[in-house]
Amino acid sequence: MLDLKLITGNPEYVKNELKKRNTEIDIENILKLDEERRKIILNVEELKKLRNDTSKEIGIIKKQGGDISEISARMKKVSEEISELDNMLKNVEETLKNILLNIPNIPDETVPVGSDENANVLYKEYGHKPSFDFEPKAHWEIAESLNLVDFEKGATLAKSRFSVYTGFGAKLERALINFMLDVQSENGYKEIIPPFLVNANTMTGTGQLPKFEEELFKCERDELYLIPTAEVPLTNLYADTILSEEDLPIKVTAYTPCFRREAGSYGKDVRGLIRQHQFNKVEIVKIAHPENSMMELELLLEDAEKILQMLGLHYRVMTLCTGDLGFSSSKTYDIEVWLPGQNCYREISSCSNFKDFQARRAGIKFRNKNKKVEFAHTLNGSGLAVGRTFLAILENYQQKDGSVVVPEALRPYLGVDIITK
RNA sequence: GGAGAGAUGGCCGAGUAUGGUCGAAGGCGCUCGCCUGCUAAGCGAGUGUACGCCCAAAAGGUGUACCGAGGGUUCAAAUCCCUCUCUCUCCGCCA
Repeated sequence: MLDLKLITGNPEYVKNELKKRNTEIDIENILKLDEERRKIILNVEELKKLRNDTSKEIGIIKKQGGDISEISARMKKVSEEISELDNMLKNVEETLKNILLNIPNIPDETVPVGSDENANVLYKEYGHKPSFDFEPKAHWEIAESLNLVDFEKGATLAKSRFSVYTGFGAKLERALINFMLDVQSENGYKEIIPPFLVNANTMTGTGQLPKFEEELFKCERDELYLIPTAEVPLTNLYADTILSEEDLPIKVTAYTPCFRREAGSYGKDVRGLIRQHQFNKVEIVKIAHPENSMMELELLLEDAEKILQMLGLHYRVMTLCTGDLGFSSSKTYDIEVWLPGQNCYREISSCSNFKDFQARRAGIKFRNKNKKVEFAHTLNGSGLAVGRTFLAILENYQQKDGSVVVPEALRPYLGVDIITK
């Protein structure tokens, strides 16, 4: 959520910044509503003061045995007026809040301006594309021939875009989860196991609601949503909290399954593990001081990169342009891993600085040097998407004979050097 | 799922029977100052958040709201009534 005062104070600036990300907002309407809001507050608070003062007088008069019928009748009218104004205020504030909750974040000034993903800018690269003396296969072929994943059973048990990991497939997935958690723990993130179901308030805190309800699996009966990422419970761990400055940055990590409806992506990535309704992810989250959140983003990116480096996977990092930025993010780096079986790079991690956008929604604050309360900055990144790491290993470490070599760093976790039939 | 108890400031805890002078006693903690070889103890002062208004602005001042959440009664609600949520205890069921 943007600061209302920022919008009313610099309407042109906000309008232009949002235009960069293809968002038009009705500033006039916001200004009008805010003015109305303040007018009502002024009015109703004056009446409340009158009522408070008079009520005290009534108490005194009554004690002295005086007559209060006339004055209390007068106050009854005042009270009616107050409740009318209170209702008006509530309406205006609700309308305003709904508008604000649907406005995306302002891009950081270092974010390249562009309308879509084609304008994303290469930030850095690691390693090289591996060369093969045979035609590398797509991971779904490898997974099926080695009996690592049963795609049909996933569809049978649930529906399409669900799959079943079997045998060494399941073991490899678990090995990756443990490996990632260990590395991120070493990187200074405190390990957390959060709920996988959260309520609407929590979803609103990080920006999934109200705008992206369509993307979420919901348990109607219990008014709970399956988390689409551990970012949601991890960040909201600090909702409605005033932290002390010394606590910052807070660093937490969690492995969770993630659930996404993938509404509107019919026909996209239908084969393999790329786009699933349920996938595993190790997430890293930071609550940072506003003064160094940009530096923290760089460090967080490095923490995510480290996993790929240790696994010996080639990747590149893209700075997302304004038009490709997620709703809540002010700046995002996507890490894209090389997939030789598909001859392309695919996103395996997304590292973002949300600045005070989520903090304002969720009420994540800290007390600064001057003892003033200030919104903290929130950041997160995948460290990494486990399913996509799994498939990247299959495609990058496949051998001519159909087997898959296990990256060195993973061997202690898996117990074998090579996965064969 | 059944029965009961409870939810008050950073924490503990009074206030709720008899509605008004209660943003809320007292204690602890914390901050600042004093005192003191050091520490402890002691003494003094301060110590919530949000929003509005005043102020060029910071500081500050002032007003409103907030005693789990929402609604109701009343001139007036921490206090009375209703609904909900959460916590605890006991019983049942269960990984």
